[in-house]
Amino acid sequence: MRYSEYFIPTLKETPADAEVISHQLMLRAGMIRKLAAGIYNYLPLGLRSIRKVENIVREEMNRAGAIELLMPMVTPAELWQESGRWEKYGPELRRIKDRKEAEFCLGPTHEEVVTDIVRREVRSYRQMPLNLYQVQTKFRDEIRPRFGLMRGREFIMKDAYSFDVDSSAADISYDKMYQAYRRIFQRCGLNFRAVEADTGSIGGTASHEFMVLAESGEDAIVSCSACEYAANVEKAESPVKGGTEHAEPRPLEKVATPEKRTIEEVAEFLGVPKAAMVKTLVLSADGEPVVALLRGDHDLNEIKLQHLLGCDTLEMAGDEIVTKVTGAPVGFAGPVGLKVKIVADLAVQVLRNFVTGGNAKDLHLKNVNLDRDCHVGIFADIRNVVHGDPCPRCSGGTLEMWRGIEVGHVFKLGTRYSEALHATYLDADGKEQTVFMGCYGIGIGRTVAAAIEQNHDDNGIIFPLPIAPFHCIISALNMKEEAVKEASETIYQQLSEAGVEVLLDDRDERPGFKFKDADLIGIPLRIVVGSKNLADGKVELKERRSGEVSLLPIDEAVEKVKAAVAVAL
RNA sequence: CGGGGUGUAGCGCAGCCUGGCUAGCGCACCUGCCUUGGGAGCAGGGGGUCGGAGGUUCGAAUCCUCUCACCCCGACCA
Repeated sequence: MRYSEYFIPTLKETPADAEVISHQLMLRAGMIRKLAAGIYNYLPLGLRSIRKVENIVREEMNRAGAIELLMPMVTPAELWQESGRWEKYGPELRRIKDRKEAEFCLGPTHEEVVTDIVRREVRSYRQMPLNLYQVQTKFRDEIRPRFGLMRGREFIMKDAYSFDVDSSAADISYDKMYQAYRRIFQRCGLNFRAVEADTGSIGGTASHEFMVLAESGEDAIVSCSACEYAANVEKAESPVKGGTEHAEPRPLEKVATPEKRTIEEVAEFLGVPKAAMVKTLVLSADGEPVVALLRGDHDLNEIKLQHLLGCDTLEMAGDEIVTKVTGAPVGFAGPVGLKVKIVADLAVQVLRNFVTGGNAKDLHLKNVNLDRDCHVGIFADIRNVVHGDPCPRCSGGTLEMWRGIEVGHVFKLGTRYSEALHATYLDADGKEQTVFMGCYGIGIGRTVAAAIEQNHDDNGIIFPLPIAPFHCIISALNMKEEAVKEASETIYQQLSEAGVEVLLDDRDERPGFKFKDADLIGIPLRIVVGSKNLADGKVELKERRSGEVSLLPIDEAVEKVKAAVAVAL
């Protein structure tokens, strides 16, 4: 490809509305352009990287026995009504009507559609295991799209669905996908962790997320310092340290705390550690008020609490509800004397003589003891783990916290969808059985963005070669000089014929300009053809990542590039 | 959806508070000269319904009302 005939609109300045580095660099490198909030044009360079990831995904999916198909982006409401998700999915599911007023939605995922295919066509246990996948554009009307391709509303996703005769067969399919995912992200050159995860709105019995480690990641994950345990904080557990404190209960004491509302303020005012306080949170579960009790230095894990309560919605209550439940303005809530359901975290269960709000303005209570002073309905793990918590799986290990970008997610679905949609088969005994399913997603665009988050420097992107839009760029410093032109063309020919993807920068620009662009768009290998070195029959080969430069005869440079590409792929 | 903010040339911004002359600057773009190893220089040039609608006023980018879009924080989510 000749740069002068190609289309790479690079930007010298950083667009103001790009927050994270991958977004900035993809814009600057001319890979993407925004069309609307969370909706992007993929320009040629960006598309090439996307295609690279897609192809790696396809190769590994095929190797793992999955079969590609393509389902429509627009899907009829009936299927979603059958599974119950037409109601359950929030406004994220973009519902649309056709000219006859018939209802459809833009596919945010395809469990319903693929299950419909299978229930129609699969009748016998002999037809399984079956794993169908597609690479499709999805649409989810995200509340707040951001970070470029990391959280778009429209995005490209590979989604696979496995169908098996029973739970243990489904486990085998799941494991195959898990292994395939490991290979995919390794081949993409990513530093990632597979972590245990919550199943969210997809539902199911078990799941792992594949997280690319990056400061800008939207998810918090933990891993054990000693064993293999790793989990999303949404899911991560930690055993309670030590036993119950055996301190003698002291008499309850009221203490005035004028205008001290937050845990920090009260702890400082009373001179007690945050861990000796209990925070009282008022929530609304499907509209019913619920109170959650947590140690002062801990945070509520809403997902754990939601699972525990079995409710569809859970949100922090507004000021009016707090006032109604506690009889006090926000900031002075406590468990003593409350009439509503109270859930306390396990770490609270072992506390004695702690500080809480007094359910009256400017009042807190000291020496509160749960069994004596209030009625807790349930004790359960409802908090987020914190750095340094003990590992739930091994003795001695402690949990470390990281930020991660979720690029892949695998689920064991069980029979949730197959039951709702009646996907059944006849077993060897001629008995009707329900199909066991799994589903497996990879965000393609997000994977490219995550790779850039992990691979860049001040000058721009540093693409891992397997997903780079081009393997090699030839910077011809002055195409007007016959010798430079000739040598550049020769190198271009030889590399292209060898299957190396080459971009020949034949533009009439100054050298510095070409170098800056080459660095920005992140091509892993660069050959510089300049008249001075060419006089000695040599060209310069520079590796983008290491910055390593070598002066070589033309033939040798070509051979080195060929070899480097062969090794990396 | 709640809170905050921004819309002025392709991009980045100034001007707005305190209304007034032809609406500016840098980059980019076009022409010419010059230059060619890290985003050069000189000269000339093109490009704006100041997001949109309405209002106040002799006069609106500037003040008021409504509206749209986008961004940030929060809740939400593979």
